[in-house]
Amino acid sequence: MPRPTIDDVASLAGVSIKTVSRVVNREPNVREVTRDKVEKAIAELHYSPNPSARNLASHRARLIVLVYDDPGAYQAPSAGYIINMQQGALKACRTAGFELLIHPCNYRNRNVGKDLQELIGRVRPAGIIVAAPLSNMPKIVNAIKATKAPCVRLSTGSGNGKEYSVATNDREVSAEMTRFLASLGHRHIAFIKGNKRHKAVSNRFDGYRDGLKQAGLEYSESIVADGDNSIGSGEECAEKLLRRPDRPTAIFCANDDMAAGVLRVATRLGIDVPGQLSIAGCDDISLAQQLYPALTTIRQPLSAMAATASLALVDGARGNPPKPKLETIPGSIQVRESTGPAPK
Amino acid sequence: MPRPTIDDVASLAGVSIKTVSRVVNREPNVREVTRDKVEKAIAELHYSPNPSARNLASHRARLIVLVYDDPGAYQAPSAGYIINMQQGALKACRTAGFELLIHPCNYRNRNVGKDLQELIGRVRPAGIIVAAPLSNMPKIVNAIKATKAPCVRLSTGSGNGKEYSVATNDREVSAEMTRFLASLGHRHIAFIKGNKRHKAVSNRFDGYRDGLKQAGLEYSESIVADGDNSIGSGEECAEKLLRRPDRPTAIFCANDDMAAGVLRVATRLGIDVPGQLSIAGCDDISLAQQLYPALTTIRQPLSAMAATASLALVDGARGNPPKPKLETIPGSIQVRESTGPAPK
DNA sequence: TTGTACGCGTTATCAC
DNA sequence: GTGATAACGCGTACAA
Repeated sequence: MPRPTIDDVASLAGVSIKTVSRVVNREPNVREVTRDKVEKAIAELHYSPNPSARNLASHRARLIVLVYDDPGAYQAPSAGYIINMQQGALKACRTAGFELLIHPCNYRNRNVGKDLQELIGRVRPAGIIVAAPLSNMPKIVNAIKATKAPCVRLSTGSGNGKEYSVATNDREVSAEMTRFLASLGHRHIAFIKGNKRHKAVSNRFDGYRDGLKQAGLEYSESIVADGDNSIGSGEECAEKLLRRPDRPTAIFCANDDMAAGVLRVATRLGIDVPGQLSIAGCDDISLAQQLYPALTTIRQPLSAMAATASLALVDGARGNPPKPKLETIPGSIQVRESTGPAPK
Repeated sequence: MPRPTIDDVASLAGVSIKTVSRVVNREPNVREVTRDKVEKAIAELHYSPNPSARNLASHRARLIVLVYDDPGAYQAPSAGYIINMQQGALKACRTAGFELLIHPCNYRNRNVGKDLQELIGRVRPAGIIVAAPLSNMPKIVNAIKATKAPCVRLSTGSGNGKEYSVATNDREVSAEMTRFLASLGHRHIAFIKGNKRHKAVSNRFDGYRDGLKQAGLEYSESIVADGDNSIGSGEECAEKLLRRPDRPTAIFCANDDMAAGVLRVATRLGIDVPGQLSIAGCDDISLAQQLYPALTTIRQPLSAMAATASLALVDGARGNPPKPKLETIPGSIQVRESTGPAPK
């Protein structure tokens, strides 16, 4: 038995297909009784519209593309980061009846822009979500904008007032984490910076300085190190920092991977965590809980951010484009085992 | 400027649209010269077929659905596991001009079967890939089979000779790992079993026993523990195992998460790894390399498996369904820091 | 408020 | 080998 079509529904309900279409698409100008009749027919036949036919007729697919940096590549965000975003986007898409297409891509590749445009031209998605750090790269962003397809960028670091984008309050919550460390008695709090192309990550450094000031502590460039978001760079920075005569008693890292690197070095050097050294990260990737001791970190609401972005795109496809603004979803501190009172 | 259509190509090449269609779909019965003309026109116009129109007319989408257990749920496989599969499937899909739809689902949910059928009916994918442990659950598998959509199951544990499926040589490579541990001088090699619903995981236990026999070691039920694939269960089993008077000098776990749990307990108990205890896992999820010491494990070729499954589905959509067989892709041992010579 | 008729860009069935 | 022409299932001016 073939799937029921809109015609089947129409004849069963005794109306025209246009009316069915109106009901299905929640358009106005349908009488209550008519709507009920149609909905009953839909239920009876288990009708659901054919997406291909819809797309063909409307020139737009009920589909959202999630673009992010390829985890197979160098310096890529970790798997948990991606899975979280996917989850959020999927959840929002499902309740809206949209599908999610994932599109990891390597920004080091010459053809990323062209590939992206080709994809967009082919599938005609209702919208595109671009994750950090891709969301801050002109090459990527401009290529997408050229297609005129609706696009929401994640964690761009700062809004420009001209478009809708979604971010978290990195700076504020990083300041909060710094104050938290200070409240534990730490006075030498080091910081490991992350990838500079990732603006949201550099916001965390600003937050660190804010927190220092708020806690009445002095900023010292000598206990700030330059990482690149990878575990390896976390190890390198840790070795440098921990070899100093005035060794910091706490290290705050711009992401969890680097914090994991610091933890590795501490374990190797026989430095007790959190007894002699407190470590804090950012992102709350699943690794954070799997380490021993489990990492104190900042939970970035990636899932909620992706869901919010998806929703905005879905609404846009339905004729309600979001107002230009930077939507901020607050992160929160997760205190676990890697932080404790400062040693005497 | 709107996208070129098949009509544009046809008129530019001076042929009918049916001929263009033949060329695009690589059908026979087209003269060499005609084909060239058409291909030139296609190149000149940068033409690419509209997927929605194709799907509508052919009743099938150029799309593959990847179904796996929801990572948000209890006992779920880790993020790295999923990302790996996605990567493999995506790679194969891209070169074939197909898209990948991801569909995490929670098998504990009452409606998984119905939801799956609804999805399949809606998008009409060219095929479906079902990952373990879902691939071994009748509820899921039967629901998909009822739709008649082509389906390839991953890691079903054993082939039934009636269908095409893809797996790895869990048993053989687990035996190899056991022999490897034995070759390091270990004579008390414990094993932590995994989720029983995951057949491929239980194959590893069989491999363990094979390896023991091959190494001339005796099997003892007393140093085998029952885990459930989670980190927590790894910890529980480890505490039991490590408290025994005849403490094992090596613990081989049916997956990496449980091995991570064992490592946590060892660290907590002050047992040196690998000096006093060797630990080995299975799967080579990214966590394995991030731990300290990094985990010796078995690399499961998930990416290659997913790619192979995708390819089979794509071929099937093109009229070349794969022969019924269990396609086996070999795994390999990754020796890292968590294993070493047995203590005296 | 509701319906008619056409178009969307393919594939597929025939006839030539 | 090649080409009209009818589906495919839905959206949408436009008419009623």
